[in-house]
Amino acid sequence: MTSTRATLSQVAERAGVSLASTSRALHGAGASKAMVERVRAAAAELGYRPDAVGRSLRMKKTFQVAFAVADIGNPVYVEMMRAIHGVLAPHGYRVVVMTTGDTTASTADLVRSLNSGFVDGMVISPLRTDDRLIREIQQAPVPVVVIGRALDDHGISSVSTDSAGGIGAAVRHLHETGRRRIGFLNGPLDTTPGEARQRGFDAAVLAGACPEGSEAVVAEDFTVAAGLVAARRLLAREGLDAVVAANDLLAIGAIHAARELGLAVPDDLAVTGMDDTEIGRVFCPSLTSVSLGSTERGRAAAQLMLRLAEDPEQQAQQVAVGPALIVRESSEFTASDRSER
Amino acid sequence: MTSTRATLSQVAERAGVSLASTSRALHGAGASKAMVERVRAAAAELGYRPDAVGRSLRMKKTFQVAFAVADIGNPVYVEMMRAIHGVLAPHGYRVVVMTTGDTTASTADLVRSLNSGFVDGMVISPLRTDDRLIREIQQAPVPVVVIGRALDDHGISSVSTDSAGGIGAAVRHLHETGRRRIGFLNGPLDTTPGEARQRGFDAAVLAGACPEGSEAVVAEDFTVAAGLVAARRLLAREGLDAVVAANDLLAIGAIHAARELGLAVPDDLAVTGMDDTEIGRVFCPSLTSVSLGSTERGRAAAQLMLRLAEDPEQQAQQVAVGPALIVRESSEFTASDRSER
DNA sequence: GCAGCGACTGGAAACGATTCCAACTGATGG
DNA sequence: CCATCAGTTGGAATCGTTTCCAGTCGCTGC
Repeated sequence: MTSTRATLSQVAERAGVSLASTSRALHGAGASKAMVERVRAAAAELGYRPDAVGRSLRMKKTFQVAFAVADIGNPVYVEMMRAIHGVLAPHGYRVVVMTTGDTTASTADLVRSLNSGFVDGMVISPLRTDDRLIREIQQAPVPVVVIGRALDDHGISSVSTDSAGGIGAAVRHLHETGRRRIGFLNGPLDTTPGEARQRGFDAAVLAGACPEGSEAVVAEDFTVAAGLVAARRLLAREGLDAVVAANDLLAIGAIHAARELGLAVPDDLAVTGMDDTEIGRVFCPSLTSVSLGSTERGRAAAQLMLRLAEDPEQQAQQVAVGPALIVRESSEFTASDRSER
Repeated sequence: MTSTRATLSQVAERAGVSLASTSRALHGAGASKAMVERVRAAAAELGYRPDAVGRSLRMKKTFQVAFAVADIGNPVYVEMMRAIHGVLAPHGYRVVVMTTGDTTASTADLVRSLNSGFVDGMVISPLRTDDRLIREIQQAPVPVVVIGRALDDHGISSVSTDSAGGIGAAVRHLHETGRRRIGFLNGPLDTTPGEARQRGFDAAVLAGACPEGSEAVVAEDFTVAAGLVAARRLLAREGLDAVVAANDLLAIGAIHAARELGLAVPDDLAVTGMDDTEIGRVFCPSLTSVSLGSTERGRAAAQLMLRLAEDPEQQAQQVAVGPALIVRESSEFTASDRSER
């Protein structure tokens, strides 16, 4: 459990050469063949591995990147993290997970903590944004990439998606497949996604995608439990034949609420989600969902980060990932189903 | 995007005192009231934050702990990670996520990489174990806590659970509720969980929990897709009235296969899973599952780690977390259901 | 009045690596 | 035969922090 690590000077001593030569020999440049061989041998005998901390101090580079979100258990963030790790690890970067906390203040504090210099950059997906947070990001001593909201105007690198447009696509899909009265089940409006999705729904309604009216409720949280509670309220309204939920978990809550009322999904009620999560894919019925490309966004953010970390003079850059509607059972119906109504 | 960070010597200069005093004043011990005030003021003016790397080098402590698993997207590991982060973060430790790769060789390499000294310890949950891996863990320069298999005899700290016993509990539950012919849907047998769960099933059968016989198949992986494929094979056997799956994802695959055959769950076929994941809890029907206490195991591992990190002389220690059967819809049936058969 | 003591302070040495710079080695070319 | 030069090498500085070790200062108690 406790072997002791060899240092570079021990390798140097064993090889009988100077510290400087040892470093060069191991690192590659500017050493004779004989020297390299000799040092390599000594290093191997001692089982030498360079110390990450010493090296970081000297090189002013930690080879670590932080990934910060409100809740590392959220499937969407998990997917992003996996993608980010997948991109960064092969380049020798480690990923440090951090939580932003619920408020913009705690998020801003987290960004400020970058002043401790423990990472070369941070990928962050804040639930909410405010001026102080933006300022902290701009003043951060290392590059920060924001996932979730386009911040081009502030000179901040970001990876965004069009979740408003995604909701619009879901509403149009329901309209086109014959649904007439659509309910919207959203999460908290004071979050970036909640606000955008509401905007998307309102726009779709204005555009006439709900000929026979619409209803909207707001759940306390983006979870199944909160979705169930809010969906009960929503389904109490008369004549809804479809529910657009702001994410997959809320959609599943809605399906549970529908079952309680004896409504069949999708025959009596179509339901769509958003985020295209595993949980929705395997659900029964499988869930129609708007993919916001979590994996793709994570990957894009990581690639941006990589560029910024390798070359700090890089300009801030923005990437947009488009939404994609994936139709599955929860919003399908056969012609016969429809005609029975 | 690029403000420059202040160093301790800049603070010292600004305060007009020595480096040593500055450090002491900020860190607390052995400085006069006046000194503390003076230095604090200078530090505040400069927005000083101590450099994590410099401090790590000197203190030989990184305040980082690695969490290593084969797949950071797996819900069970996500739950563990959340718990670990929850315990460690309040104590000032950062969590670095790493992947072990599929093989014991790559896992052992990862453990060996601890020689680079970038973390104060590692919590690892290897899918498979072999002698080399155990040796590497024993020789690691920092404490390692293993989640998944009791390794007391090797002087390694571990957090284990009794998944064999958990399978036994599931089988007995099905037996007691009237099921007579039980199928077992397992994952790869060359993994630690696969092996243990098979052992648990075989033992239960031997103990007479399947009066009218049993069947077992092995899926290629612990996933829904693999579970579906394997469950089709399993359900082709005659007269099964229950399936015990080695985890929740396989169980959901089994339910899909049952649906294909027109079998109702739980009326025609009871299904149980393992791990008590969110996905199983919200599934329809909600999934009876054996909880192995992922959160609890993660928390226990983190607490162990904390002790070991604070005091390297600590003895290796083992913790066992018991399984708990959580009965939900997928294995319920009413008396009437049964009598109809 | 002075020895002794305790509370503070500053200089300097770590920690482990990389890299600048000067010095040394042969070899080459004039 | 000597000046030059490329190729290597070692000494020393550096990154930012903590902490050991003297040294200073002002008090107290005799």
